[in-house]
Amino acid sequence: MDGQLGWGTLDNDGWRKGPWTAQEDKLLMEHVSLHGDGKWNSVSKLTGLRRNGKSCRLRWVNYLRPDLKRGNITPQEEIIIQELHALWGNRWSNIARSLPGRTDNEIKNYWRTHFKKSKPSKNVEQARARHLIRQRQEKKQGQEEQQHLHHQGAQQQQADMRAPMKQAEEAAMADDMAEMTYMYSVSRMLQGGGFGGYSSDGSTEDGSWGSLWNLGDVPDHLSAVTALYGERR
DNA sequence: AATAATGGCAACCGCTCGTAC
DNA sequence: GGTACGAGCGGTTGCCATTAT
Repeated sequence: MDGQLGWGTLDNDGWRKGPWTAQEDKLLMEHVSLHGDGKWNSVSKLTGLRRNGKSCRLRWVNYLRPDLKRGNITPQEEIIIQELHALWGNRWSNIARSLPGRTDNEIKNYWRTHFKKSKPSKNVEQARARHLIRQRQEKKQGQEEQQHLHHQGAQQQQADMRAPMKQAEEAAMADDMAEMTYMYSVSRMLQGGGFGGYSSDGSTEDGSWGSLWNLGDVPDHLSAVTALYGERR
């Protein structure tokens, strides 16, 4: 990477780079316990730590945070990762939010080492295609409803507003999808052995993701997970 | 036993986005 | 409206440990 710099040395601005020492970890943890996380660029001033803000943030988020879950990715988590990746692609931070205690970096590394080499399975491709089709249908439906609701005289105004509204719709839709996917995954876990029928590429043994991606099924699971989902928030 | 290849993970980089001024 | 800055994100790199030859 920084070839000539090597690890554990100072860069041109005097910042330390490379692996963190126990002493540095201690300083950073003390800083966060006193001032909270955020304002990472002030860490060096307040603690004397010769690390830049980005480095401090990364160390905290990926390694020092007390709520981190250490240890191997479980099969359940693996399934969730696969499903959410099929849905969102490389949106690691989004995926990480559905896996409490796991970091985006951890998930990203896991994906790269475990799944990247193999081509996306046909099932994953199908799942993604179904999702995109449905998303497009819903978007179209939403736009039609808006057109119906608005008076003709407001059409010009509406055209002006369309871009930001579209963004808001997409954001809301993404949130909904996140919730549905998370709840569905949890519901399958709660069913116990619900993952047993899944092969390593995340598809079912009979080769279909069928019900998972038939989102019409999702509401059937909602009541089963509502309580747990509520606690999560 | 020595060396090469591979896997896993921590850390850095460049970019984008949001916000304050 | 433009700019600067902080924070966050995804991609990439490098080191170390393990496994294969």
